[in-house]
Amino acid sequence: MNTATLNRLDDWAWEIPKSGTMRVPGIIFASEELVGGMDEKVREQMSNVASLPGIVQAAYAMPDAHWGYGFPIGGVAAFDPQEGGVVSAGGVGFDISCGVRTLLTALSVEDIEPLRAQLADGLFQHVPAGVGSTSRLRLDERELTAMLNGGARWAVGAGYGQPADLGRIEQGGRYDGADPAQVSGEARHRQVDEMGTLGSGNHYLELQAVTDVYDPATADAFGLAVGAVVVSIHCGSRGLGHQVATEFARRMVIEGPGYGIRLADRELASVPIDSPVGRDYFGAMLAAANCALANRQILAHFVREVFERVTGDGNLSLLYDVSHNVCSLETHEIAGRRRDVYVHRKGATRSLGPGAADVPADLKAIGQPVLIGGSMGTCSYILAGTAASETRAFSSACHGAGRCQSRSQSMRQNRGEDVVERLRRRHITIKSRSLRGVAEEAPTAYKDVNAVVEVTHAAGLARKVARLAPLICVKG
DNA sequence: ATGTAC
Repeated sequence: MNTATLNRLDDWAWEIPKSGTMRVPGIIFASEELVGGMDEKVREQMSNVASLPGIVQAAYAMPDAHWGYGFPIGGVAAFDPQEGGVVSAGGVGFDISCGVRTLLTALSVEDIEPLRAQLADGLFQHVPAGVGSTSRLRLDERELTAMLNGGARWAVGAGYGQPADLGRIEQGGRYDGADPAQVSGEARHRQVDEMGTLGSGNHYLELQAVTDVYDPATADAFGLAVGAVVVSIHCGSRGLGHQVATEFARRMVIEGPGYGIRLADRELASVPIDSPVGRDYFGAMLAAANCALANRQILAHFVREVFERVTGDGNLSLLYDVSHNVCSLETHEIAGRRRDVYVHRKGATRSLGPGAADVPADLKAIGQPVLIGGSMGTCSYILAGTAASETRAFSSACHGAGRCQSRSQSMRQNRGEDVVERLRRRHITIKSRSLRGVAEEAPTAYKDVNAVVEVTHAAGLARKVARLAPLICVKG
């Protein structure tokens, strides 16, 4: 992106000034290098989002932003229903409630070494991964509805994990307001045999070592210490969420113009929050979000089963589970007035500071754990939410490294075998059924996650707590 | 992201 046309607000924030149809400015949190590396499409998409009815304050982009379907990935946008605000399927994305959860183990890096092959093979065999992967679970209609209403709470009730897990999941493990009746038969059908599957693309299951601690007191409260091993799961709502997004994106294109919504790009696909289709989408989207929470809960149970068998200890406690593709109704102070707005975070993680209502009770004084997943073979980070993020970007932070190359570009540049070999030499074990998938997800296809996190920290969106390096990575 | 296109 050409920085000459942006207003530099401070070291870490750049403004796309209001022009043309834009109702609010765009604000990009980035270093000069990161913003310079962003495609002009990001600016175009942010300007389009800033032109949508009812948008408040600004359209935001996190330092990992890159262009996506309609809205940029790494984007945050809030809309006020009292000012004709909209919801958009493209503003949440196709993988509804895709997110990360991190579990703590009692093991150190040294403990893992003799068990490395057994754990890698055990996880690879026990956790279904890949395109079209299916589970040994089969849900009937009644169970599917209960799952869509109950999220991770349903999963715990069905025997996957413990009640204590729920306190460490966003929204207590269940999004309120889900409307399973708005999830089509087709979407349900796709999920009948996909509960407890990892999926493909950038989704993964990783064993990671804590390599650095930046804030010892917070790391201690989170249960993190240098040399400890954790398990992170990155995945979403699989076929069901994708089907919900597909159907509503289509419906919004058809019904949006009836509400006087004119789009610069049909992928912006928006309808008023206060319309039948807007309410249907919001209810269906939250049901899909519950599906993702239940899915990650079941996957964690599978991980615990493997740890129990291989190490004799399956008691992994949950640090946190947070989505980075979701729209939620939240109260924010905007221009001195508290307003209820619908915040779309697409490739952006919520980042609640100390004292916020949804921070787990035992972490209330510290802030919400913010889980940042790196790309395959690179580091991940644990951060903590800040009070400053509330005023800067509706309590939001980045979500990962962010792509800098398309899948096809990455596939042309990399052979899957070479990527696996390169990582093996760095003592990182990759288990995948798809060498093509590995080539598409090669580290070279992503920005430098360290640089993204540095900006996130320096801009006050979240603060660094610990860094994680991959040991074993199970890919879809 | 996705039974990897309508």
